[in-house]
Amino acid sequence: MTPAADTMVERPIGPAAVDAEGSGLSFDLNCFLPYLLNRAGSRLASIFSDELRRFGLTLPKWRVMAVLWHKGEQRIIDLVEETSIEQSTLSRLLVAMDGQGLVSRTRNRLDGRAVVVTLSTAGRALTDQLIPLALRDERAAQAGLTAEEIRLLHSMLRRIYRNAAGPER
Amino acid sequence: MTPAADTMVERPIGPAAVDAEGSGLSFDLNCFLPYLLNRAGSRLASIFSDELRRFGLTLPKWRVMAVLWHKGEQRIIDLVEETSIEQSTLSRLLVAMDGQGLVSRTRNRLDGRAVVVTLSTAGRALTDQLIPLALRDERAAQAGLTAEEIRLLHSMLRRIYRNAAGPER
DNA sequence: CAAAAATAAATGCATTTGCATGTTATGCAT
DNA sequence: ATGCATAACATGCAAATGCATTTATTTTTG
Repeated sequence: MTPAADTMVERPIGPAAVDAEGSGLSFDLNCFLPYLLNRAGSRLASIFSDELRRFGLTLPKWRVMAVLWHKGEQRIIDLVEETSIEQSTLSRLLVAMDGQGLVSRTRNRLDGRAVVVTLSTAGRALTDQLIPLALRDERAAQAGLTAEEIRLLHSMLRRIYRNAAGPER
Repeated sequence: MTPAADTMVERPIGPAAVDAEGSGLSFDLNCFLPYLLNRAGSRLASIFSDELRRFGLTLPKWRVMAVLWHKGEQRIIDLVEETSIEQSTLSRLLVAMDGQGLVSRTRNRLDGRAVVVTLSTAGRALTDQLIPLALRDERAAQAGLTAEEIRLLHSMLRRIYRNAAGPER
């Protein structure tokens, strides 16, 4: 329908676009929380991911290590919850990490179904090395924010996480 | 004023874990911005992803559509920036979306290297349908936050995005 | 203007991912 | 106990992803 300008550069045209059909639909990505959230998260992830590469690690592996470092040995299903990594993906990731000597997997005595994942000594040592780098990147990302703002930010992110129901849906 | 706190953040909450090996390393995931950011982002993504499935869409496809809806036709390289999707992945994703009739790809007249991606009429109509759902989920996620807090949150997320340098590094 | 450097996409290929399903081990009700 | 529903993982397999490289097209240089 749009006359000329097929692949032309309609640049200046207004943002906060309004639907042509007359529904008056308004949608500004720059004010859309999921967008802002993922954009910021992706960048942070990308940066640290680059640093991890020379340690023979990937972001998912680091996430697993960080959780185990912080919370101690966990069942795979718990790690799924903590890391947001899909179960089958995590299952195989852990086999690889076990092969790398980063973690060990043992069948739970009390519940024969569960596998308990533990950070190995080497894994812990490596995590000890990585944490300072992670914290440095975090500080860089937070530059310009006051301690009070950062606290509020954390609080809001936790709140959003809770609002987005976990189990059901 | 700051007590002997190296990389500490001293949240009111929990006594951030302390390494047993005596390194004194402290690291609390629950106060680690990248973790909180990705955790919240993953959940929101997961929720909307489920809704998208019955439209034959995926999250990456929705992101492309949302950007095109909001900013108009874009080159692939620009979409890489806007969506945080890797270039080769995006290249192939767009072929698929073209096949679905969601977008059209045309060689740029002014620069023979670039491909200009445009949201098709059908793609726009579908996006019009999706936007209300996306906004509904966003509102649900923000429940309990004041308008002022949300504004600050957006501002901080944009700041973090900028702090995490884009191209160089 | 020719050659070199840089851009924008597309492609090859190995790896990772995710959904559906299979396997084994518990929990529960009868 | 026995049988059935569930829970925790593992696996098969197709699709998605990412890195390195290639191809085509500007831009920049000498």
